[in-house]
This record gives sequence, structure tokens and C-alpha cells, in this order.
Amino acid sequence: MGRGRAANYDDQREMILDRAAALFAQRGSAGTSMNQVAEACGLSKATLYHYYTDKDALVASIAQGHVARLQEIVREALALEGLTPDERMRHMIRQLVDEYANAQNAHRVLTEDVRFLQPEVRERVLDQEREVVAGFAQVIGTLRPDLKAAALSKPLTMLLFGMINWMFTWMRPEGPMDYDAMAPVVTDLFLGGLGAVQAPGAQPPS
Amino acid sequence: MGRGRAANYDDQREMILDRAAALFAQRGSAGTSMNQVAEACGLSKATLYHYYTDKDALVASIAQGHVARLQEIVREALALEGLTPDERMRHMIRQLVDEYANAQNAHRVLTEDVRFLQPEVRERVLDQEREVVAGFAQVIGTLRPDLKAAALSKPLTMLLFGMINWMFTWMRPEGPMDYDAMAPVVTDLFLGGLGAVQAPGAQPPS
DNA sequence: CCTACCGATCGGTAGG
DNA sequence: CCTACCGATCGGTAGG
Repeated sequence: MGRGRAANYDDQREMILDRAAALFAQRGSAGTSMNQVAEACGLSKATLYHYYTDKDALVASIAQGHVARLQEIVREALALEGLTPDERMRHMIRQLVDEYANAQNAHRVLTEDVRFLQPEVRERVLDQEREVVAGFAQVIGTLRPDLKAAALSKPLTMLLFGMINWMFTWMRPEGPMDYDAMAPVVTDLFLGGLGAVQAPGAQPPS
Repeated sequence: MGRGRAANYDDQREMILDRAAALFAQRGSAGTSMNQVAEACGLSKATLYHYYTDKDALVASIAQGHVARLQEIVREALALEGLTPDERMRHMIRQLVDEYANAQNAHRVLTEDVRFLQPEVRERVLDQEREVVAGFAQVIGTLRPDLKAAALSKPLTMLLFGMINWMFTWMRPEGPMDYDAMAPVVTDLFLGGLGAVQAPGAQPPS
């Protein structure tokens, strides 16, 4: 390869991210020492610090990689043509649940540890999250323009995210219900309920 | 008073619990040192340890006090007579949101830090939580017996809890929406959506 | 209710 | 002048 980074530099970075995410998801990032991360990676701590400047860099990279995939899902879903808003919403929820299921450790880090990052890094991750929320809110606004006018699109999006995020804290993958079975339940509940929500001080929709 | 605990022993315990809950909610229990707790209480670390044996005892007491109030809410709501299931559900959600709003720090500790407790203590808290969940699931089962038969009462309860729990992570009390305004939105969404959920492999209800 | 400490481990970095 | 690492240890602080 000549000069520059080793061929497996990026592979090492990814391996570290994976193992760190598993530890952080289990014990929390504050409850995990860099020694434990190094040990789980089969590296000395000095080598670990060669790849990532500090613990926050690990937390940030784990979260950013995950939320970047969520952004991609939303962008692709909004670009799909010939879908009714209802169909688009179903598609987006399904894709979201699939990504969460594929990245459970990263998802836990995103929802529980990002808030402890330095403001600057944290804001960058939150900006990514805002785009994801905005994508969902946009479709919800199409389904219920009156709720959008009442500034309820984003709160409703957050309620949807609450159901799904929380799902991944209480469901054990080996349990009687699996994510695949829950996705349509969540979708039916949310889309069905959306028709029943009343804008504050307004008449229910016809 | 003679022998025994000081007159203000219980007051001190409560004061400590309050300050500790505020710190734990802000930085996480793993990210908070007992020195910080002692300082926030205006006590030496040794005095703090006179009131609580260790950090886990603080976390457990904070969580147990909060979930005990949730249990009380559920018991009272189930004992109310002359309510339709729909009315009972609305009442329970409203009471739940009110208690969460009154105990936001304790609520954060319950949802984020209890999982790091030793199994024995954690199970005691989880048993309390299970009673709360069972109460909601019971009313949901009355509203949709077919979903209860499909073992969906508890998953649906967890989706409701997800919306509400998550609400308290993203809403700032000074924001445009407040908990009071969100409670009916959550209730409408959930009760409205409940009618749209299909039991897996079954026909939708008439 | 305090000062004075402990064994151990923390996150992070030195020289080579 | 660079990278990829190592064994050893830094100054401070953790829970108790």
C-alpha cells in the first residue's frame, strides 16, 4: 500500500465501534471504562487511543453512524413515487423498526448516552435526528393538515418514536412477540389513532 | 423524644433523595459521584453514608417511591365505580401524566438507572412496575377482548407507556406544548388507534 | 456528624 | 517522517 494508513485501519475502527457499542448498551458509557473497551477489542489501551481520541469520540461515532442510516431511510422513503401518504408512512415505520433491530446497541447509545456529550458534538447528532423527525412529521402533516396547522406534527412524530424507542427497551428478541410482529401493530395503532386526534379547541375531522 | 433516630431523620432522608434524584436525572447515576451528592446536600460524604448505605440504595429508594405512587394511582382507578372502560382509561392516563410531571427526576431515574441495580433490588422495582402495567393492560383488555386473547394487552400497554415515557425526555416544561395539552392528544391517539389494531391473522373488529 | 484515609481503578499519555 | 503498536505509569478521583 505504500504510505498512508494501514489497509485494515478502517476495519479496526469499525471493530472497535462494534465492541464499544455492545458494552455501552449493556452498562452505559459512564459505567464502562476504556480499559474494558480495550480488553473487549483485544487491544492495549494505548492502541485504542490511537484509533479514537477519547470515550466521547466513541459514543459520537456510534450514534452518528446509526442516525446517518436513519437519515438515509427517510430520504429514500420521501423520494419514492406513487405512494399514498398512508403507504409511505407504513414503509417508513417498517424501515425504521428494521434498522433499530439491526443496530440495537447503537440505538441504545443514541437514546441514552448522546445527552452526556459535549454540547457541540451533541448538537451535531441532534441535527441529524431532527432531519429524521422532520421527514416523519412531513408525512404526518400530509395525512392531517389540520394537526400540522395546530403545530402537532412534531409532537405526534415524537409519540410515534416513543412507542418504537421504548419497544426496544422492553422487548427481548427471544420473547413471544418479535419486532416483525410488532411493526404492524405500531403502524395500525398510530395511523388509526391519528384519525381520532383532535386539534386543541377544534372540531374533530369529518 | 428520648432515644432513637433524630426528629428530622426522615426529613433528611427525603431531602437527600430529592437532591440525589436531581443529580442522577441530569448526569446519570453512574456519572454522579457520591461526593457530588454529599455536596449538593450540604453534608459530608460520611454523613451521607449514614443515611444511605450506598449509591444503589439511593437509586432504589428514588425509583421505589415513584413507582409506589404509580401503583396507588392504578389501584384507585381500578376501584372507581360507574366508569366506562374508555373513561377509566382516560382517567388513568391523566393521573399517570400528572404523577410523571410531578416527579420528573424520579421518573428519569426509574427509566434509566434502575437497570443497573443488583438483580434482587431491580426485580423488586420491576415487580412494582408490573402491577402498574397489569392495571392498564386489564382495562385495555376490556376495551378489546380479541386483542387480549391475542396476548396483545401488555405489548399495547407498553406502547402507551413508550409514548408517555418518551414525552418526558423530549418535552421542555417551558416549551410551546405542555404536559397538560399533550395528555388528551396521547389519550385520543391511543384509544382511537386501539380500534384500528388487528389481531395477527384475525379479521378487524366490527 | 467530621477528618483522615484505604485499595483500586479511572481516563489519558509518556518514551521508544 | 510516518504508522502502528507496546509496557508502564502519570496525576487525580472513585466508592466506601
